[in-house]
Amino acid sequence: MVRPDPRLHGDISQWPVGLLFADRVDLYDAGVHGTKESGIFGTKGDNGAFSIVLNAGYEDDDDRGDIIIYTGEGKGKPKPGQKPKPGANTQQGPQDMNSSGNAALQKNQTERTPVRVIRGPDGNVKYSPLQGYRYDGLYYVESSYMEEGKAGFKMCKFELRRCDDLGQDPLPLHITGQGPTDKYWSPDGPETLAAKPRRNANASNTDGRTVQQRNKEITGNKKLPKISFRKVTEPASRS
DNA sequence: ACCCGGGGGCG
DNA sequence: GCCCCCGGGTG
Repeated sequence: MVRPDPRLHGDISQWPVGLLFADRVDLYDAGVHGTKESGIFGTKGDNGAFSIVLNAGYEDDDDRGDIIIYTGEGKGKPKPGQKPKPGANTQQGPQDMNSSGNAALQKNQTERTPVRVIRGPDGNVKYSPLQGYRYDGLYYVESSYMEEGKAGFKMCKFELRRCDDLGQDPLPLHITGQGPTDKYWSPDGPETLAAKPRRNANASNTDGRTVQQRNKEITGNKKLPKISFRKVTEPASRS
């Protein structure tokens, strides 16, 4: 297929809110996100970032569903060959609003440009899919500020609020990839495969339960089911 | 824990 | 060319 251009603001028209992708490569191939690993897609020179992935890449994230406190980019893990600083976290130093992706998100704020948000499986269990990456629609950047994070470094923070004036479908809350209305994207049409499962045992949890407890509630004692992806070609519904 | 990466930004 | 990155698989 021809890869849709990810360097566009707003929805990628083929892909409706709630659509699930197996992994970051599929997100990239679908044009929903423009890099295979970075969390922020968009640079200082753009009129705001195009998309972000929320997947517990930084410990200072705070996902409350319609509101997200998103950590900026920078020094999130040790360079190859370097030993990580001691402690449970991996942050290696302070962040900087001049960093390209962070500057882009500040432009989303000043220009009020919506940014696409994708949730991966490792974030707050209350709002994240159990497996795969889910397109959750458009958010505004309401504010940005510097704040000391858990590792003791100054971190870039962005307060995002889900757009409520664009006629979006509600925030998807299916998390198993098995709901009757769930749709999945596959580059090769119908097939069964495993999407990226949750792996982060330290994922934040606002319900006071452990990730293991919550996973068990959802799946019982069974292993995560493989999900049947089917190709989605219809345009996003806009009621 | 380690390694093996591709793609994108930037100089 | 070099560095960075909210990966991914393997052991």
